[in-house]
Amino acid sequence: MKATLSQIEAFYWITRLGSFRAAAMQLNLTQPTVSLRIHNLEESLGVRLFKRAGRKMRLTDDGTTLLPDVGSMMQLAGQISARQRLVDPLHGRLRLGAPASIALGCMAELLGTLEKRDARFDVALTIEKSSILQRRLNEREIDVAIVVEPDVKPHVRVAPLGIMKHAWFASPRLSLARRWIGPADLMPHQVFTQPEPSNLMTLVMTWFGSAGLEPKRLGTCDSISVIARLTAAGEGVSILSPAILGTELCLGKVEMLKTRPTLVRPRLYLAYQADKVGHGMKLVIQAIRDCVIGSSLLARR
Amino acid sequence: MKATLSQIEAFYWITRLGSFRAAAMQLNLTQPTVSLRIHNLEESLGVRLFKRAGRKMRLTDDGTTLLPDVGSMMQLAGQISARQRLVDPLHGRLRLGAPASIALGCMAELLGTLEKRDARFDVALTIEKSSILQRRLNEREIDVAIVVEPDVKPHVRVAPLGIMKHAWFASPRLSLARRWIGPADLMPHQVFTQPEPSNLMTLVMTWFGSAGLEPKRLGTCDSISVIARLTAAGEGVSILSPAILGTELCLGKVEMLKTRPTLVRPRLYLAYQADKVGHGMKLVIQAIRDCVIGSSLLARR
DNA sequence: TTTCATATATAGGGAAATCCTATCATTCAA
DNA sequence: TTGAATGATAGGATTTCCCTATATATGAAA
Repeated sequence: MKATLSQIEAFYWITRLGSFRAAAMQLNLTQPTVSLRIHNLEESLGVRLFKRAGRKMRLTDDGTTLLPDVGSMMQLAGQISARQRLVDPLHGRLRLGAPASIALGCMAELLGTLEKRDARFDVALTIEKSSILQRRLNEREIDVAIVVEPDVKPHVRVAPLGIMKHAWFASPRLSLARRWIGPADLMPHQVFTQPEPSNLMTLVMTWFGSAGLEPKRLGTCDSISVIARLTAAGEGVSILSPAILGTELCLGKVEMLKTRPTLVRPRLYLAYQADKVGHGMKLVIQAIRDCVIGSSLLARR
Repeated sequence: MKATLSQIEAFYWITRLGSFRAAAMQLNLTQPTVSLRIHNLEESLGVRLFKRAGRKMRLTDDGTTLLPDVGSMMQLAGQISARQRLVDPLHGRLRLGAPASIALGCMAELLGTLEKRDARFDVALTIEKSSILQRRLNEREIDVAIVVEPDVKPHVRVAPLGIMKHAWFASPRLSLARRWIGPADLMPHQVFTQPEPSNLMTLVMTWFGSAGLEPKRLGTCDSISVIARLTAAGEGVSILSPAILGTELCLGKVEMLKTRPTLVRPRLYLAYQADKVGHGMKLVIQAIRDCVIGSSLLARR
């Protein structure tokens, strides 16, 4: 077996921080994993590196001998992987925007994915409606954003992500899920959606309009998650993305309605500053793609 | 993703040897694997390191920039893993002994295993009968040997490996495999074994002796593999280890006989110089254990 | 040009390593 | 003696890694 960088890295941090646990924290690993790495390193070098001293570990002579070389190695490794960061326009801070409907469905996963792929940023999140995000992109106040049907200046590049999935949802107490539902069937119910101008409102009005109707009781709320809560509580019906109702759907607190006509399906896009494209941006874009596709935000093509 | 030592190593050897292929050879890998390592390295650094130049690859500017650091890194890695070799009593050369019956069954695998575990030695093989190996161990002319029932000086350490499996074998043309065979049944046949003193001869004589008989036609040959060949050719019957007849058994050129009484089963031991124990020796011992157990030399306990 | 030889890329499946959770063992301090 | 802190170990799930087979691209030879 051969020594690997991750083993050496574990050794380095243990000696710097004084304990296996602390090294594990530093490396975003668990303590057993660090133990294992050291075990394997000792195995491959054929030398014991630590000995127990009370409840701490102390370096053996062989371990101490190794120390300077390990230090140089970590420094070199740092140099090698840090080099491109100097020229990466997106270094340090990532200003990321998304509409609430998207953010609720996949933002947690997205941040986790970036972390896991060692794309560390100080993230500045902007959760706003697409129209506002678009304006802030145009004014270069955001690096990347997920938006619906954008119309942006030339310095902002746009790439399609897919077609969003939406549906009408209602509490099972309203007993609406068993049969096909049309605009006339929802007329007696309180409808919740976001205030104008918003994609959700457009969706609602278009759907009712297709039957020449308008919803009779139309409530608005600018927070998607509050709309979801109200719907689950049986206070009304709403158009939402299934992705943000994962828990409620599993628990049976809301039901997806089978509606006719079908809802218009808005297109989802990725928009980003052209002059910030570099390694960091590519990582972010790929992570967003993976997470959006991995979520249930999109209609299967 | 993070750069790993193996990626850097691949990069290093490509630049030194001028092609992916040559680097793959050097590293005992296949060319696609080297391609993949470079691909991942480029991915994790966010930089292209090679560009096509005709059917060769040429370093990009970014690749060239990386070169000195990679060189230092390889040198450090070499230092770190070479350090313990200076104090390892078993460095460079491994004088290894085994009886032919064992060597035929597992020596090829053993050398492969050592290679795979990065335990590189100039191997000096001694294929001799156990009694001779034992003498050469006592005279410190061999570092490690696999032997049967050893009796050695104190500077040679001994550890049990298991109980050897043996059986009578014959060509199917002799039609001996269908029923239980006793000493009387083999009396009319030519028996091949090794000349005195040898474990095989003892096995043969003990087996016949248990019925108060002696083989009538007893041929001897000091090469186990020749005995195997003669047996497969139908020239006689012999006691052998199934491990060295793998191919012939598969092809149906020899058959294992069901014999009564059961053959005596000799114990197999590992013997090695006590003053050569270090990391290298431990690797060798473990490799021998793994290979002997992995072969069909031993009776299942 | 066509064909062959050389060099790298890609796909996919199987083997091996890696890592995590849960649990245990030891030490030290309250 | 108990509780808190530190490592070790076991088992299982995931991920990575590497190989075979095949495709692509280039240059040389027929």
